[in-house]
Amino acid sequence: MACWLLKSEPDVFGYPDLVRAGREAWNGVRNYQARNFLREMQEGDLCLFYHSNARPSGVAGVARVVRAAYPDDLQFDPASPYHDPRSDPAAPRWSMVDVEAVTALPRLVPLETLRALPEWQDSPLVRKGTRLSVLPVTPEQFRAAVAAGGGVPGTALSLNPT
DNA sequence: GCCAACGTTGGC
DNA sequence: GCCAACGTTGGC
Repeated sequence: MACWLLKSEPDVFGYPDLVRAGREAWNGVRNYQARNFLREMQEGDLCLFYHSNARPSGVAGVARVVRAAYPDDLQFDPASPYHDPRSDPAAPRWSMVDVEAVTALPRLVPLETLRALPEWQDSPLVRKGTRLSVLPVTPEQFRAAVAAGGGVPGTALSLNPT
């Protein structure tokens, strides 16, 4: 099983919104590198749900991939800000996955905390200038983040992502 | 709101 | 294929 990090602006769609929705299509990703990661995701993969552009920014919860990549519907919707008139319906340019809420972390893990974790030193997330909205994390990074957020062994928070 | 960093676009 | 201009991201 692989692990990922998904960024979302909580003012637009935060972890509580995912909890409310239960399940959500992760659409609107319009960056090729991020899209390629979406396409690698498998059903059952776990994701850290990261609040960006927040005070503070950080990991708010855990989500799970419940449907592997399929064409992003918004690319063909002229009314959507994510509409891409150059995307060919026969070979859609953009993909999305479906995710569901697993659990909120007892404590948000601020970016500053992630920066201080040894496991996270090599992550693109903590590198200056990285704007990827979907990125892979190692099982060690996943566990360290969950632990920093107060994840408790024996619960869903200790899911062993290996 | 500022601004650094980066990706994309389009003229040539 | 180069590269300047532009738009966007996202921390602060």
